[in-house]
Amino acid sequence: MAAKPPQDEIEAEEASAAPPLDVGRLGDLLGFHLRMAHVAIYRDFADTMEELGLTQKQLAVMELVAGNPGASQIDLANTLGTDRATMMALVNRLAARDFIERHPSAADRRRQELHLTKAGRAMLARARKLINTHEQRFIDLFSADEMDGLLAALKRIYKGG
Amino acid sequence: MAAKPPQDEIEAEEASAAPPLDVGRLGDLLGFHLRMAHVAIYRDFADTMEELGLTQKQLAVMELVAGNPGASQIDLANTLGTDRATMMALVNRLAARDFIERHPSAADRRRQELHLTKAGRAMLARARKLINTHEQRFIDLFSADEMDGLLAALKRIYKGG
DNA sequence: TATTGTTATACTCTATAACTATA
DNA sequence: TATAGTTATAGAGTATAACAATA
Repeated sequence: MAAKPPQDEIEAEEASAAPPLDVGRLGDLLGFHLRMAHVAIYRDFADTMEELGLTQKQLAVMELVAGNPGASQIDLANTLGTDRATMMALVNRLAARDFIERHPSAADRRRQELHLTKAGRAMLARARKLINTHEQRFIDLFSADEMDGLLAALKRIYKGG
Repeated sequence: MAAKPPQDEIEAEEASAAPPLDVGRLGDLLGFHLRMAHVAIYRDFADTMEELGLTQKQLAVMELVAGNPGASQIDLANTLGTDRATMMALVNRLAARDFIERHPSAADRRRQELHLTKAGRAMLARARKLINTHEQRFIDLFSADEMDGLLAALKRIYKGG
């Protein structure tokens, strides 16, 4: 329902209801195009995952816990670039839905080791299938070389050259 | 304060305080890298504009109004991909700071034509200077050809093929 | 002292729904 | 009917500050 780009540009289709404004200087800003692209994918993700009720960030947390059993909230926060309080709220939502469990660490009793529950693993499996079709929509826009270049560029931005 | 990536990967630097987790399957997702890159630029933007108190979206609205005097909230919402209520809140904040004025349209009295105030134009001029230095940090990461390719790829994502 | 989890607080963003005025 | 603005509401994300327990 969200992205819904005009796949074929029908010339006969006169001025749509949405008059596109002149983006002016915005068009020169990397941040602007990055934000627009992010929003497009974010919405397609949200639409795709609507039936599961999982956001991009919630899925990221579940994938990280799945791949790093026993990770702490601080570990997740550092990896995803948020702070402790934000991650707390995120994990709380997932714990409330019984997807993630907290277990006190024996080695360091300040830490809570995070693990997926059985329900969490089942949800993740369902999510991965939906994600594949979601990703494919965007993969199809590019050749393999183009996609490699795009991913490399994005990594350079957030890993810092 | 935000992005702060390790510019040089010093081998002697032993395990930092932030243990990076295995991103696992996330690393294969375009949406994940796009989100991380967006967050990095978003934070650098926020840090850069802290003294002015302008967000990416607020600046986008001001640039659009500057380039399209008399545009309505609906026009802005359609261009930036949000809905009326979200744009209403955005414009309210800018109007409360006396950067934007609403004037009823003579042609269609349902519409409010938006214009920058004198203070808004002054703020935009200050913002543009700060944005240039912010953008330059990321432009420097790429060659001209690389940047062209990156922008083209991002546009393809949100304009849809 | 520093770190981890936690709680409280607040602001922003986002979206939906419903209402008013106008077309 | 449809559109533009508006208001109310709610959930999610984000960040800061403070505290307790532990290192």
